[in-house]
Amino acid sequence: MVQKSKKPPSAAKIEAPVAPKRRGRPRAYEPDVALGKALDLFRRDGFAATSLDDLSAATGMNRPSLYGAFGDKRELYIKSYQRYRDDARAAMVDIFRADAPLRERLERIYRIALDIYLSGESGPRGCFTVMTAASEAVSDPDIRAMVLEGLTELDKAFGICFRHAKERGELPDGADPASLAHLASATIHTIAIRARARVPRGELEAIVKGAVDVMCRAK
Amino acid sequence: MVQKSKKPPSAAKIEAPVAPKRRGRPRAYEPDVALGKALDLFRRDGFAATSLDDLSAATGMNRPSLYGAFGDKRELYIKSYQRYRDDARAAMVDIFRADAPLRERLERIYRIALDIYLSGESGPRGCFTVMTAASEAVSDPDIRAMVLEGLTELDKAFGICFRHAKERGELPDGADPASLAHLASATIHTIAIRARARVPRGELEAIVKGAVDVMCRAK
DNA sequence: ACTTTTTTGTACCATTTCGCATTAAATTCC
DNA sequence: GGAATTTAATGCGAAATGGTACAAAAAAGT
Repeated sequence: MVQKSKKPPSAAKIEAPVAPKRRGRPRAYEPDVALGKALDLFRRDGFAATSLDDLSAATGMNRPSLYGAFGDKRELYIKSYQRYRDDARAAMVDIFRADAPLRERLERIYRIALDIYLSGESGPRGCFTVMTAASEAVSDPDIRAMVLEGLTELDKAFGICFRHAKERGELPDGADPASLAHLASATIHTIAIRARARVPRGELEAIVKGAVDVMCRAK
Repeated sequence: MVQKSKKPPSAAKIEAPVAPKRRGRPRAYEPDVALGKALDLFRRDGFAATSLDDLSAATGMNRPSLYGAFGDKRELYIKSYQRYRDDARAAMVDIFRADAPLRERLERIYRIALDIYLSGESGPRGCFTVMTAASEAVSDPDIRAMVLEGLTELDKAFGICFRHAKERGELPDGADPASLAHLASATIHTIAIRARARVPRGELEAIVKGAVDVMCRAK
């Protein structure tokens, strides 16, 4: 397998420290940006509707190079999804860790989520997990495992938020952090779906605001 | 267009009243059950991954018959989705109309939803809207319109529920029916997604229970 | 300069895909 | 029984698909 000077899989902004001194013909592409392009395509069209020709055109790599660098189509899909999850996690982890009031933390999380779901030149891109990975999850055990992992990861992160808030007295005693966490995740999911149907950002923000209100005052 | 004695598009259980007296060779299939099979396939695999051969095999109709009866692949997809929505609406409309306490109505709705999402021989089938239609919605305006319609229809139905409950004093004065409706829809959506990842029914029911608790006690 | 190594680029193959043209079958009307 | 009409069945064809073989190219090592 070709796996030598593997750069950090996500960030993609670190200059090659010195001369990598690779032996053969140098690559005409940067694996990280290529994977980003592939990710965009898969996210927009799903697995089946994205052809290797599309991927080749978008990444600038011809098919044999694609194959050599990332494996076959399914492997490329999985790597794209992995990359997506890494990026999404990186964008949210600071906020989840931050020591701020519950409402503020939720608002910031949802703002990030909306940014992720609504960006994209050819329309809103939605959430990879919700839109295409969940569809593949029925038939593909590996993808299913990743989806499950992503779902529970989000549940847990929200769960910590709410438990923390409850300890601080920001929530009434009767509040159940686990249920609230599921509702918070559900709000993420509903937003992802609606974004895909081109519901404008303002409406999505209104939905978020209403949900946050309920979750913060929850008894 | 071939559109003469169009039977009721959904129910499919009404015996042909008398002799329909069709002129040529009789059909070897029943359009309604064939559409049901097509629906199953599209729902499981999505638009792109479902081939006309698959559809032909599942419906028992060969391709030209399929084409003649339902139009091309996209039209068949749209008709399948329409059928799905009709069925889902039919399964829920009674409960939405029923005059029962809020909690009971919600519980019944979610039970139906779980039945729909979890049935299927080759794994849980999830929700057509959430799983495949929302993906097509970005690029296909017609499908997008249907998805939007479905989303707002559900929001509205839940909205009526909560407004009704509030009038009856089942909810505190500060409760906002619209926000609660969005949360109720979001719970539908999160369940559909998790079902697709094969989360067992027990867990989904627990999530529903927690959500219903929050929504019923909501201030 | 020559070999080695790694990547690129072209071309190809087998298969699948969608859609349709054409022929054969089954039924009603005359 | 024969014409008309509607459907079924076979199969074709052009295009697209995923994947790969093979030679040319570009770099480093010797």
